[in-house]
Amino acid sequence: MTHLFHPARDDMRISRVLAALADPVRLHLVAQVADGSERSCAAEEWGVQVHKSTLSHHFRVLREAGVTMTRVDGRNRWIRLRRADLDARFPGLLAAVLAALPEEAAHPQDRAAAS
Amino acid sequence: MTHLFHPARDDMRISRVLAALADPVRLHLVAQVADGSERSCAAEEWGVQVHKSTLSHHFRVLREAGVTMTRVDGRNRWIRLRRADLDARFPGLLAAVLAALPEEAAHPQDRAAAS
DNA sequence: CAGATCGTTTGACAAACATCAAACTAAGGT
DNA sequence: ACCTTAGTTTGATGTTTGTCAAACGATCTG
Repeated sequence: MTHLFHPARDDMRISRVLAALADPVRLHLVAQVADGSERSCAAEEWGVQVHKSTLSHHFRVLREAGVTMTRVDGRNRWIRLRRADLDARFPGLLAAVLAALPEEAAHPQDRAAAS
Repeated sequence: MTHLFHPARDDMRISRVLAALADPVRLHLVAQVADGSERSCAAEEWGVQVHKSTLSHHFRVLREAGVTMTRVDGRNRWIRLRRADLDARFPGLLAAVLAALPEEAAHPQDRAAAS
């Protein structure tokens, strides 16, 4: 598959972007490239304790939602934030989420709820 | 149950809030009270085609995430946005999401993905 | 109290999701 | 050619989620 799907800026859907961001692991991944840097898919580069196929899955969710851009280069893939597109399409969203991340990182991962 | 759980402002978690907002139905509900108004839980008041128990479930998710406040008054419950708390805790988040809602509403609800 | 109203809770069910492991594809390197 | 490296795809598994329906609880009204 040499063609990776990326939604056009105008095809991004807010509910989809929110769903992509509503996962602690993916939120952590986004934080790693928040500075505009690029990173390969190697698990060591992201400081996360999941299997590489799981990581691959998360990158796909982020990419298909329009949050990240995946560039193919030889046998590596380089991932970066689509900050300009996100800022144009949903002004303020990314900034608000990124601002909340340091605090989020302090918590252990939890998917459970209290009543 | 006379005590409904509402997270304190500082206990709100961004991943939880994002998860609460990452649903087309709940996004629609939030849009209805975006102007600061209060609304009872009656399905007719929200213009949504789900069973009342489903609606009750969504209100709980929103409340437990800290997005909405539910006030009990006799046999009615009045729901409103916790805008001040959200703005204080996650500045810009709500505004960014609300700004994207009119466009979101134009689309049919979809939870499925394309490859 | 009896009945109606408003909403929650519980149970059931299918779809979606996060995860891992193993198989696979593609691109280098030797 | 062969082996390694980088990442995806597929299958399996357990969890979570959205939904409805039916039962329940609580409050108001006659």
